[in-house]
Amino acid sequence: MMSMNSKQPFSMHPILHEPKYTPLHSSSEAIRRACLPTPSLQGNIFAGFDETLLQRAEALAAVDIVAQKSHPFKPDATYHTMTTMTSMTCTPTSSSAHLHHPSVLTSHHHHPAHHQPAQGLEGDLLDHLTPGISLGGMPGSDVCSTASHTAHAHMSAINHMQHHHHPQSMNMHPHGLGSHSSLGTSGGDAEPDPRELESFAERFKQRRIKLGVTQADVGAALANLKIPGVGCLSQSTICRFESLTLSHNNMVALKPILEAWLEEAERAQREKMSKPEIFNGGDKKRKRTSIAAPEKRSLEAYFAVQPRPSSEKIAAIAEKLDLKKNVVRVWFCNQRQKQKRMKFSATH
DNA sequence: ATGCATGAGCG
DNA sequence: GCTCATGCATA
Repeated sequence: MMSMNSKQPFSMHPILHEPKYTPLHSSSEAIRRACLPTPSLQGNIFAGFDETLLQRAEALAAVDIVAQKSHPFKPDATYHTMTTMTSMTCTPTSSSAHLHHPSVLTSHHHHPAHHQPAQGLEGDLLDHLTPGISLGGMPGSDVCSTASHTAHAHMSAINHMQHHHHPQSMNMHPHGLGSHSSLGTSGGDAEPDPRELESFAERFKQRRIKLGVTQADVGAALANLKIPGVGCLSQSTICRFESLTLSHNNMVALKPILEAWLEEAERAQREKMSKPEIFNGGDKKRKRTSIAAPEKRSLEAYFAVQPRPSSEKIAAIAEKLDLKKNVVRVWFCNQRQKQKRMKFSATH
């Protein structure tokens, strides 16, 4: 056989690459990162000093990281059921094709600007690092070429998000008051209210568990809802939704969808919930790069100094840590993303 | 539950 | 190039 895929337990494959899908971009993020250390070190004039500085930064950042990484937050819920695999809501005989049409969602889009407030030392910080070196393990030792991830499924969720701000850095949009009138339980409209999302996420999890459905089941079952533009979602996403580790926009967009599923599932359950399913399949494996602790630590140190290193710096860092440049680049992207993640009600 | 990755859309 | 939504693989 070729290198096809047949992933999902069900016979659904989210291979839908539409020309364009409308992600949930939105949200005006402007003043998001408020706590960037940006140590104002200076002596980058001396090449010899750079190393010292770097080490200092690393050590400093390391300490800082350890200290704050202990438990910045913990989505930890009160429940931790094993959630066995008792999917029933999702029709085993999944149709097949799912249409996701990327329409909808046309709200404004996003972020206006990035700015590199103060980057002074990082420039030289890495400047002394082998700038034009050859690549350590490049095309040959591709760690992640083991997989044949042919395609991805990217569907967007429909939803109209309004304008909301960043709940994390400066949550100050407690929804003025009872504005919206469409607050039903299935309207499909959502309000950018963190509080509501939070409680919904929790209720959702409880009810989902009651139904004896796993997160993966939910994700797969979404396709059966036949909601235009909505296909299935992964266990990861469902998990993140429940633990509120998604961006606010994402949460808002997914809420109506999951809400719809929940109702449908509960309806189906009382009607009849005895469906044996058989699924199997599986070929295709993607290799996940694993960055070792020491390297990770260095990356964190660099990140503390400069969250947005230039391509050259990334290359330098990659070289120094003996990682592939792309791995480093992606790491920084993910780190930034994490930094921005919603996590409101931090101290509520 | 989370780390690393892909890819669309936008500068 | 980045952000953002999302996923696969894995601890």
